[in-house]
Amino acid sequence: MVINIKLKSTSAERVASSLSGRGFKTTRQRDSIVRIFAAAGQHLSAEELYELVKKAEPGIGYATVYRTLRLLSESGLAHESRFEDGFTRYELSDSGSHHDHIICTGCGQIIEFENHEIEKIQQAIARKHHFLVTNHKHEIYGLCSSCQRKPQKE
Amino acid sequence: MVINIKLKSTSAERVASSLSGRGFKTTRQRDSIVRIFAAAGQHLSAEELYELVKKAEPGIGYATVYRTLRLLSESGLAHESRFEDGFTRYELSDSGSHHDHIICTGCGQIIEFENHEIEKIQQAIARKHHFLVTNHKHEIYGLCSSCQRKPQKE
DNA sequence: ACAGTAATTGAAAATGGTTATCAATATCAA
DNA sequence: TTGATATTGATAACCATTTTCAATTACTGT
Ligand SMILES: [Mn+2]
Ligand SMILES: [Mn+2]
Ligand SMILES: [Zn+2]
Ligand SMILES: [Zn+2]
Repeated sequence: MVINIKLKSTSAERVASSLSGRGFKTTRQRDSIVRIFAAAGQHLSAEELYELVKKAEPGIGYATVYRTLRLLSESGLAHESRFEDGFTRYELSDSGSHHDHIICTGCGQIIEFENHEIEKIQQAIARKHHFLVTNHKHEIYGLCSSCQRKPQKE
Repeated sequence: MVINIKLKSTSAERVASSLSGRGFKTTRQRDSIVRIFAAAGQHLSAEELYELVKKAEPGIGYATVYRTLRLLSESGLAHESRFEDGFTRYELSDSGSHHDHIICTGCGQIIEFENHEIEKIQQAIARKHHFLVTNHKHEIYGLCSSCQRKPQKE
């Protein structure tokens, strides 16, 4: 009888091993940042992540968080978005899956969507203009159901 | 016999009268900025417009160009976009017509497109998530036909 | 385990696009 | 023309992000 132990690697572990596989050094700071980033959910700004990491790693430097986020982004392990709130937000990239965003301008809530039909039309439009598409950004701004009920800032 | 003289008001004139109609004062600087903006074509950055205006109005201040662009934007007379080149770009708004953009990352060329089908799907997606859409941004990045042939920056 | 070397770190300064401040000047209604 | 108010230009401030640099740390080979 074979005991099948499934070793499910977490996002944090995948990212960490991917980094060391690319020749980057493993450091306590980097590990903390990646682990907390993976656990915290999506669309974090550098500042937000810095605040979270500081709890586990009080001496962490601001620059280190920025540097790590940029490193992840340039390595393709994270994806950055600039919505309309003034700073860059990051999310770990689920391999191969692209998605776009609906953003509530009332509470900041972000919903993700994928639509194959839109992507197809998009390709057709690009082709008509003889463009080779490398990436795109499709953001829908509005109010979520709960913010539609609340009074808006005057 | 009636001689029909068609008084076609230019974009610049429409914007200027719209501003004074809203109670803003008419100034030489504002007039120059609007006139040159209207004549220069689309998607200008504040810096680019400043450089153009300086030729006609050598004493113009940087802040005045920024202020006027913001004024136009807040009055709905201009529309601002933040593409991925780091600064805000403006274009005079053709009343009522929305469009999105295809941007060449090689040469900066910007092509505009409208697609009713995409807008419809977008609304359906928002409705499914109980969102009230206020605006959206759809940008396609890639290489134009001419930049596909040229060697890329390494 | 140890040394050598190159990468990484944290603090602080720098950067760069944009906005605020403020005294001087210009606009416009009365 | 006058006077209240808006606008201007120079400059400083703002603020997210990047750079700098000396000190520390991680890895490679021994
Ligand atoms: Mn997302
Ligand atoms: Mn446009
Ligand atoms: Zn909301
Ligand atoms: Zn091009």
